[in-house]
Amino acid sequence: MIRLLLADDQALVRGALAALLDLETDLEVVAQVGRGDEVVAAARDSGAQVCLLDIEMPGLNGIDAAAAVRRELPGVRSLVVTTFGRPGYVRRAIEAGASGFVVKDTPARQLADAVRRVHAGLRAIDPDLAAASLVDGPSPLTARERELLVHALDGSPVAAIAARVHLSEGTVRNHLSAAIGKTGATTRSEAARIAQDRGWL
Amino acid sequence: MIRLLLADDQALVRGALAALLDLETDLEVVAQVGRGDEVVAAARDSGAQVCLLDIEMPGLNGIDAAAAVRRELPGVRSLVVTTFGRPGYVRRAIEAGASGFVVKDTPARQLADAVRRVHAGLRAIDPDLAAASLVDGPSPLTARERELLVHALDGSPVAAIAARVHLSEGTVRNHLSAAIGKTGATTRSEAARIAQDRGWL
DNA sequence: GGCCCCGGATGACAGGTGTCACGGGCAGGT
DNA sequence: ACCTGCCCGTGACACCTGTCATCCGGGGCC
Repeated sequence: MIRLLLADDQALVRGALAALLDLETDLEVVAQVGRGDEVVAAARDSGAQVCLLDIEMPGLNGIDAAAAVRRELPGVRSLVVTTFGRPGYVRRAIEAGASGFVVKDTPARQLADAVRRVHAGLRAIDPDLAAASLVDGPSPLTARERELLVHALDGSPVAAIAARVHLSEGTVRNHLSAAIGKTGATTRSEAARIAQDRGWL
Repeated sequence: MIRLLLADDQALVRGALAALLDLETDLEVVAQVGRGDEVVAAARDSGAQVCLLDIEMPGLNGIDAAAAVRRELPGVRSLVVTTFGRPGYVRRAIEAGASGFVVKDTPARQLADAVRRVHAGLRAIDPDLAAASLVDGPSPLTARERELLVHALDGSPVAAIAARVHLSEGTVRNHLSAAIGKTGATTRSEAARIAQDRGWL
């Protein structure tokens, strides 16, 4: 019997996944949480062997949660399940110590198999995404550029971004100009969108 | 036995919801589709009585799909299930003829009850969202403003938007300026974000 | 030490953006 | 016939934005 922890911020999806996985005779959902920062404690208390982690979660995202599980509970394996198949996400998830990466539009029957593979010490990574993350290469962005792009995601004016990060307006424009160049964009909004699509943020 | 159709573009979520609802002894999932434009045909072929429709779907969104079901299959009721609890979505879903509106972070056990209520001819609408959609009021945007905001969502320059919709650059700026005023924003990006949050797009 | 990259900042310039005033045209009401 | 609202367009103006050159300081690294 494989003991599972589910982490997803949408209660309906979490409950539905639990129902789906409990149908398998060799799987058992022993814990459910809706926040990333509750994963480690719940996994320890429930004695979970595999954690299914959504990326988009309040408190702590799924990738950082996988890293925390790796650090705090070395015997427990993580399987990241996410809506967005962004190449950079795969890279970061694997670097964080996750054993698997599955997008939410894979067929439902394959999820249980992915769980079994991860529990057996194998990897379960979407092959298309693995390939895409290789051709893209790692993020070329510096820490500052990354930070400023996050703030530029919603289309804020440069002045607002500068105020939020306590930087000169000109400095913000310089960093964003660099990011625009590296992403091949022509606007900071476009650069932010591209970086987000690749999982660089 | 209530016959259900599930429409959600994420196969994993779709399959998981099917597993969840099939656990109920009085419910039966008789059809699953991943696109909005397949809903009517699948509902007709399967003899579904209630359709669970996600809003974000390729082909046709869940609200328009509800309208199509209303028009083509008057006896079939629709229940809109979505990730984003945007007030305008509720209004539009009800106007499109949906009988219910549920967000994806409601507890899993309440979903089956919502389905039963809808099947019985009652409404199942998230009370908080219903209240929010009343205080917000209907969208003040004209059709053009709405269209241009959609194109402004990704932060495209005015020139690109103008080219896409075959309008003068000045006209686009005028319409967007009006939209900025109506949303209380200061940038077209911000206006687009606000309008989207309220479900006006 | 010298080199390179990064962070931070300034100044200048071309081009993009938001606002306003104003014009015309077309439908729907009264 | 008149008014109102929406659509489309132009022109002008102040401001914002992206780019470039240039400077300084701090780490790594050979």
